[in-house]
Amino acid sequence: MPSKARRSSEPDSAGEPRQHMIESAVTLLAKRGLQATAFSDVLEHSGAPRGSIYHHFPGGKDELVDAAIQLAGDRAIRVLDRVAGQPPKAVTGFFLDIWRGVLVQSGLTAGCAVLAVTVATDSPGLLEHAANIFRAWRGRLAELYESGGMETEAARRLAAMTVAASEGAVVISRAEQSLEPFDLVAASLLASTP
Amino acid sequence: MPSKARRSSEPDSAGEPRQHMIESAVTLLAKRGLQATAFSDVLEHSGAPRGSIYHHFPGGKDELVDAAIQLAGDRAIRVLDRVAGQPPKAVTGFFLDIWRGVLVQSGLTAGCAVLAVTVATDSPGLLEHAANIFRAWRGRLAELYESGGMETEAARRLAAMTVAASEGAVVISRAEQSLEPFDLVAASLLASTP
DNA sequence: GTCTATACGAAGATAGAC
DNA sequence: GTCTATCTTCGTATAGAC
Repeated sequence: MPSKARRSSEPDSAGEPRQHMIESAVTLLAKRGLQATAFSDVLEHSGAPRGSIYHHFPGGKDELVDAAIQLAGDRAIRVLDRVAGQPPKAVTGFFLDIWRGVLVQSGLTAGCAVLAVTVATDSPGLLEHAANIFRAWRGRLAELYESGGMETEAARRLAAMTVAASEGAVVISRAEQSLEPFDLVAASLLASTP
Repeated sequence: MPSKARRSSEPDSAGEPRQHMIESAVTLLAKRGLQATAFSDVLEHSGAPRGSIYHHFPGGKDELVDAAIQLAGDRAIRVLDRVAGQPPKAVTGFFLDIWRGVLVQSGLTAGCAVLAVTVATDSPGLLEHAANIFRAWRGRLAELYESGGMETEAARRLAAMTVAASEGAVVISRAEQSLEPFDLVAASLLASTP
C-alpha cells in the first residue's frame, strides 16, 4: 500500500500518526482555542514525531485545523445516526448528552472545537468550513425531527435552537465551572421539544 | 485632579484614553478573539499613544481584557434596565435584539467578547470574571422574567436558555455569514417565552 | 505622559541531513 | 519518514530618554 491516498474515513494503518494528530488537535482546540493550539502542543499531545508535521499536513496549520473540525463534525453526525427514528425529545436529549459528556469528561475544561475556530480564525476558508459543519448539524437534526413527526419549518427552527442552545450552554458552564447552567438550558430545551 | 483613582463608571476626562482603549478592546475581542487581539491592534484601533499602555494598564493584557469584558457585561445589563416591568416576551426580544444588532452592525464579523475570552483564556482569573458576567446576565434576566409574572424556577431556566441560545445563535450566524440561523433561534426562543 | 529601543520568548514555516 | 537547525515574524513586557 502506497504512502499517499488516504482520506478521513477509514482507519488506515499508514494514516495512524496523521489521524492521531488530528484527534489531538480536536481536543486541544476544544480546550485552549485556535491560536493557543500550537503545532508543538499537538505533537506533544499526540506523541507524533517532530519532523512529520509538514509531511502529513503540507498545508500547514490550516490543513490540520480543517481536518480537526471535520472530524468533530462527522463524529456528532455519526452519533446522531443512532437515534434515527426516535421521537424529537429523544433526539434533543441525545444531542445534549453529547455536549454534557464533553463537559463532564474534561472536567469542564473543554468545549466545541468548531465554535473555537469560528470565533478566532481569520481564514475565510476555515470559517466557511465551520459553517458547513453547523449547517450539517442543523440539517441532520431537522431531518430527524421531521421524521419524528414535526412539520418541516418547525423542525428547522428547533434544529437551529438545539445547536445554538447546546453551544451556548457549553460555553457558559465552562466559564462558571458548573453544570448548573447547562442543565437549566437542557431542561428548558427538552420542555420545548415535542 | 490627580492622575490615579478613576473607575469604570464615570466618563472621567482624565480617563478618556484609557476608556477609549477599553472600547477598542471590546470590539477587537468580539471580532478576532483573545489571542489575536494584540496591544498593537488596540493602540491602532483606538488611536492611543504607544507609550501609554503600561501606564494605563500596569497589569498588562489581562487587566485590559478584564476591563473590556466588564464593560461589555455592564453595557448589556444597562440596556436590560430599559425593559424592566415589561412582560417576559418583551425581555427576551430585547436581549435578542442586542445580539442581532452586534451581528448586523459588524456585517456578521463580530460576536460576544465574553464568549471569546471564555474559550481562549488560560487565566483562571479571567475565566472567573467571564463567569461573573454570565451569572449577572442570567440573574438579571431571571429577575425581569419573575417580575413579569413567571415562577422563580421557570424564570431561572428561561434566563439560562435566553443567554445560551443567544450566544450560540451569534456564533452560528457568524460562521454561516447569514442571519438565518439567528432568526430561526430567535423565533424558537420567543415561541417558548410566555 | 508619551516616546523609542530592545529584551525575551513563542510560533509557523522551510531546508537539508540522516 | 523523521530529525535538527534556522529564518522570520510577532507579541508581551521593560528600560530609559524626552
